[in-house]
Amino acid sequence: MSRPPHPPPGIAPNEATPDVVQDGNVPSPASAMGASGRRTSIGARRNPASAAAVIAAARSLLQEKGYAGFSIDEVARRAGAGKPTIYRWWPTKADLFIAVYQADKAATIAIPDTGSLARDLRTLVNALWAFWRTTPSGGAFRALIAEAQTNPASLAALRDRFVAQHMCRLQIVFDRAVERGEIAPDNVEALVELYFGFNWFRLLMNRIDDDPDHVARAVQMMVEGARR
Amino acid sequence: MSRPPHPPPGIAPNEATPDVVQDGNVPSPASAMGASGRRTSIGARRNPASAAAVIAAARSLLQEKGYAGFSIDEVARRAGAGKPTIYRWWPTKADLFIAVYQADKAATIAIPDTGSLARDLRTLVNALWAFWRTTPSGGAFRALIAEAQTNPASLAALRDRFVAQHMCRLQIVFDRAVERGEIAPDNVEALVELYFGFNWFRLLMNRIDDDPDHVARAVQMMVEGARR
Amino acid sequence: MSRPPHPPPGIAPNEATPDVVQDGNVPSPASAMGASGRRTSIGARRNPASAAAVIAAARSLLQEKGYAGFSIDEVARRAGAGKPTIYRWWPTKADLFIAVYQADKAATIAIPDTGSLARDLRTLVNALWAFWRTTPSGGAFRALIAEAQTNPASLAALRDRFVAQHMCRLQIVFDRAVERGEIAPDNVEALVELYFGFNWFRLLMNRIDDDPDHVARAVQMMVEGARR
Amino acid sequence: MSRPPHPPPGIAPNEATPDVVQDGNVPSPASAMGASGRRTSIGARRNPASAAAVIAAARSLLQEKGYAGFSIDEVARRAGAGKPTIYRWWPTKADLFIAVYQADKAATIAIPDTGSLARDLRTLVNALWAFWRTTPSGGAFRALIAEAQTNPASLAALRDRFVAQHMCRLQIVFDRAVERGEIAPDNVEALVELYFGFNWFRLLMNRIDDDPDHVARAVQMMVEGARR
DNA sequence: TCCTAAACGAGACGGTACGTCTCGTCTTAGG
DNA sequence: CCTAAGACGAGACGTACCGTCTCGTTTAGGA
Repeated sequence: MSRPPHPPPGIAPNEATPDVVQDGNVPSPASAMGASGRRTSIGARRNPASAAAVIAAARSLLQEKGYAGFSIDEVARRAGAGKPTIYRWWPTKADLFIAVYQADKAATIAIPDTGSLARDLRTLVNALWAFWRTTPSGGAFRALIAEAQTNPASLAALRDRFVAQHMCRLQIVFDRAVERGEIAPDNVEALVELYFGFNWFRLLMNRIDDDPDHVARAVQMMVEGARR
Repeated sequence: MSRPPHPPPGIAPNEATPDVVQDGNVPSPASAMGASGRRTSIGARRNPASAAAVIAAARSLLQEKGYAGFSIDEVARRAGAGKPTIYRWWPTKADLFIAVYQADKAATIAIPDTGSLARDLRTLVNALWAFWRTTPSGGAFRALIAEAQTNPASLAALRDRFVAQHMCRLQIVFDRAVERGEIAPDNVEALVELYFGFNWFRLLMNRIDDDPDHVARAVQMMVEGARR
Repeated sequence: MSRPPHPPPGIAPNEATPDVVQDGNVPSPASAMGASGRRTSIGARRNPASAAAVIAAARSLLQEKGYAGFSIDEVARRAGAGKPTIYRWWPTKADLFIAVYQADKAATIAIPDTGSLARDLRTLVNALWAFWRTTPSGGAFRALIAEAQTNPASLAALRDRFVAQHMCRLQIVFDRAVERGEIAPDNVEALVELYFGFNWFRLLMNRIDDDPDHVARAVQMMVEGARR
Repeated sequence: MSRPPHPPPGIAPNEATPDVVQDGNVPSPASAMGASGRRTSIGARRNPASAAAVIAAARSLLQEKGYAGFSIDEVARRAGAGKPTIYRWWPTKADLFIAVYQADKAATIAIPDTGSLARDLRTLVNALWAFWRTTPSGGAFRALIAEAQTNPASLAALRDRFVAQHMCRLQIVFDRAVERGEIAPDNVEALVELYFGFNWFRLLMNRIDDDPDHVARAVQMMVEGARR
């Protein structure tokens, strides 16, 4: 009688999406549909080709126009998808941004283990900035942060699904450093915030240019400060 | 022959506005206009009452609805002002946000001089967060950052008119610390970035709750790291 | 990929609209929408209820305020319609005026056949002026002519879609007169212009008052002049 | 205490203006002001240079852009005049259009006296159309008619100050024809309407191209019809 | 010689309409 | 029951123009 739940149970957008595009070679909209040029329903379940086409369109749009030129209408147009299809699976722009961001995660930053926290962090920062610069993910993340300022739900998504997850991945680096005695365990929490803040600040100011010396100095300061 | 520059020389929006509302008691729209209820031109020059009414309307709107519910239309409606009047003096939303932010600057954070960089920074952070929490300025600043992601002009305004200016004000604190030998001069630049990043991260995550211990620890880390 | 044509093929505004409202009793905006008070999409095709509501709103607005007080914004407001809906189907004000004019065509002037050109024309002029006086169509037509002075597209619409069409309907009257030998065939073209000019002049001067004797004299002159 | 009367007594716009520009060579805006490039008050009376500049600007604007692109703002801009100066002397757009029209009157159509009404009218129509085609007056008149549809005051101005005046000048032609026995006196009134209607229709449809044969036929019909 | 009056340019003001864009919802027709 | 398609109401966007107002300047003419 009423509208179906949104999203349908068991197909959480943030879980299903990676399955679609995780394979590394993100399908282009053209390749995602059959030869007819018209992609149609495959029955009462999600069409992976549609999801891929939407993600790919959002990716390219973010890369070309940035957050400013991004709109659901344009994504639907490029993807050859209906808007309800998009809203069904990514009820919020934030969800779509997250999906775009995670579509690049396959080629993502490996957690380094160089035996030195400073070296690890330098490696991470440089890899992260290069990732942001060379993929649509930088734009996606800027968009996600901006979007989070307009919508509490988006903020929650950013905080709980994204930052928290990223923090978990970082945790291993800091745990190793604690074990090596490089930093005090009580400082880890604040160190993480400094680390995030530094990266966000640069991203939001559009200053993620490659500047190894400057990065090295900032990292060195963080590590030194957390020593004891 | 052509249209005059926008804004006219000598009446830079970000400079003239504070004069209007800097006196601490921001006039309400109602009080900003005469008894007639209709505010009109005062000749071929800016009407301070209009400027004040627009700023006040933008302030209250930002406070009530946040960045999401903010629109120039609504500001014009509340201020009893015409939209061209707003665009004349604040060509960009960012300009308006900056004006709103700076309207609270009167009650702003005094640069402390406690003889210790850590104490100075703790004082500053706590004052800044309280400022963000208790005035519309927190919302204004979040809005400004978000807006800067949609518009290169806004980003330039944020970077060149705002962050740069704020950095200048901070410089004195760090200069004193350098003179006292607390930190190495070469570290100042990176330290400023860590400081900004930490505050921005908390603001954008809407976590500027009062947590003196945590703040103290982060500040301590920054200072320690910059020592040598 | 690109935006669809505007308007979509097969739904020419000036053809589809009459079907909606031709039934004589123009539905009011209220009756044009369901009980919910909110009119929404009926799928990927034109909603006749919306079209009817827009026409009705434009009619009443023209009747109340005339061409001066007419605006798309106000039409949208009264019709409870979105502006893009109006622009989608009536890209030009002229299109809307034509639609309003033709909405009254149901009660329109029957082509008379009295056996005498002078009697036919007298009947036509009196019926036309009464039509202009007693329906919003007089205002709509004045508006259309005025609009045509501001916009080449509107002028083309007036000339090609309207005057030409009206001339066709008149042709039959003159053809009969030619067959009866009342007028020379070579004079028909100029006679039509005199006839149109006479009516337009009176309408634009707002002097379509009922004055049968005066009309009779003018008609008589035209017919006499075209005799040989 | 209150605003001065508008316009000041004794300087009716439609009377004073011709005096300024009637001399045939309409001064350009540049020549209308002194060498300084800035035209200022010449005391508590009308500045003819300003009036001339405004008329000239309106003329050229109408010629370049037509009624569509005409605005008081643009006239003021081109004339280097203040908007209140314009509104002071031409309270209505219609007044300004009339002034522009009459600025060309110097080179206006001479009343012919060929001894034949048909020849007189042919001469008049051809001269009028040429006048409309080759000067800004055609545009001015179209604008005046269009403007009259938005404003009863403009309509009154068109009817009482303009059409009536023009009719007076024509009267002499018809009076001569009556004296010659070419037409019946009772037909003059209707004949004038046919004559006006024919010209207006062609002007408003932007079809005042030179077509002597067609004009001759229409004129012949009018004269024949008015014979008796 | 001063003073009052009025026109001048300039341009800001509150409005309002423009035509376009995006939003998120809704309904279809077809697989 | 999903899909592409696209219409829908809503309303913000930034611009143009409207007609009014006040400014400070300039000049003329009466006291």
